[in-house]
Amino acid sequence: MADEKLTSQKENFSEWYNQVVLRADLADYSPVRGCMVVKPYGWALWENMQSQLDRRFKETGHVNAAFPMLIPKSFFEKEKEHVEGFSPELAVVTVGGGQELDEPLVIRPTSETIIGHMYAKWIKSYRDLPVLINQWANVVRWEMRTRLFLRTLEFFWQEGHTAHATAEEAQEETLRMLDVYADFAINEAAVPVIKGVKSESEKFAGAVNTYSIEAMMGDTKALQAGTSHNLGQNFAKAFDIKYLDQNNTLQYCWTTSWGVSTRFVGAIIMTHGDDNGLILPPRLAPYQVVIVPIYKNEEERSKVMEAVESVRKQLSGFRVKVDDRTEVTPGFKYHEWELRGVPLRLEIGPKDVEKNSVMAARRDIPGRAGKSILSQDQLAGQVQDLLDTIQAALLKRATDFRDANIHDVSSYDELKQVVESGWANAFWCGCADCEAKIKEETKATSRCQPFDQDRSQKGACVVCGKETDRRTYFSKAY
RNA sequence: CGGGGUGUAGCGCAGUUGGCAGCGCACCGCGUUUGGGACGCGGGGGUCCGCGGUUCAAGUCCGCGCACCCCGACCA
Repeated sequence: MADEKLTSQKENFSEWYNQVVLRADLADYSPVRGCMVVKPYGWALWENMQSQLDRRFKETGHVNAAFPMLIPKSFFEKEKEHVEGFSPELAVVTVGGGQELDEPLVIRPTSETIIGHMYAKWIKSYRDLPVLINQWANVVRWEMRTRLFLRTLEFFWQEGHTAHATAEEAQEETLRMLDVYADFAINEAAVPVIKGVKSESEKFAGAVNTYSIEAMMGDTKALQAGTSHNLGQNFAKAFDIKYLDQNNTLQYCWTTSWGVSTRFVGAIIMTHGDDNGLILPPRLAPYQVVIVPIYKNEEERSKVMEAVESVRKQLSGFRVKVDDRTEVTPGFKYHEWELRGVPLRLEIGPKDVEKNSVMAARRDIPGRAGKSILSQDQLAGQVQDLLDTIQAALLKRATDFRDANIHDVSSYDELKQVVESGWANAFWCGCADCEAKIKEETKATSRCQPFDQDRSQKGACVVCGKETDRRTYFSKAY
């Protein structure tokens, strides 16, 4: 596997990305164009992400359920914007059991329609509200161009779907889940994200408002890492989701939906990775620690392996891999586990047995500078400290990189220049024409209008000059 | 769907004028190695993308398909 140098990020970021995904053994191409096989190492990473997200969903009152993958095609014709948004990318089943179907079935691209249909059946009274359901599922969207994890025909995600009695509650829920995503991204994945509102043209098909967390990748392009939609009463009206309020009056519900997908794996790869490969944040890494034993002969081997065993026992509270392969040398293992992003490597050889020590190597600091000698006594505490340090260092590095590549711009020329290698923070009037012009001429799109901004300042829209108090990020994006 | 490219061993590729299908890595066996990508010897593995044609003879020439990759429009 790991027999050659990786293409460097500087040379060709996108080639670097592809090579890392394949060589780190996260995923592989499938026989079907645009689909991917998530391999055990990649899936283990996803499972850790899932459990951190799922814990947060439960803590905020949500429960999991499973809705079917096949949805009657007619459901996609009920909400006008939703139809327009999704019809070009639907996969449709027309034959079942050798018979032409009376009504074609769509393989879900997202589940607002089928869930809306069921909610209409389940919700009768204000006492039934709110309904707070999440599902972990796979969905299919017939994309033109695909890339492993970032955009595949089939992908895995969670989609939360909630129904509320009031507009205020739905809005609160929408923002609560955006906060959950940001908290996960920052504190688990060490991916600094910016929360904000999507523009009219970038919002979800059928939503009143779409909010997102936006992340900056290592090549300064943006990646939408999670979204939360306030659907207003659009789907409630299309699917007849109604309840009787305290005054015995029939009301439409207010609904939301929100999702994070396996795309986030791509965000982790492109936020932290370097020219030696993947760097995984300790809190999500499938293996937090890899132990590489070193010995020359049978006598050394038995002593070293004894120490390795005792270290492994001390570290039972961590996700540890002991690489006891005999067919490859320690140096080979160092390179391989660096490529695969394990945050901390412990080397144990004859010298360590003698001195009751282990050599620790941090993945985030290459070479000698990242190495330190630990005592075998009270190792768990030292390892925990190192992992915490690495987690914090990754977040800081990514945050510094992001901030260094976001520039306030005050003119259109400046914006054009900035989006070639970073994000532009610009006053924008919010109109579709100005946005379209930027996209047309620079290939940069509006990412979000960040919550965190000083609205007392006014300025001129970088395109048309109209006065506004709103700044928006523009950049090239995945 | 437009533009470009590629299909030969698991992967990366070479294959001249049409004349026994090869190389590197990976894999298997044995031995020596092992603190930053080890080495020697031996070995296994092929529908040359598919179909049709030309020819004594096709990986190679001709025709028609198909698939995948890259660049655009579309998207989480």
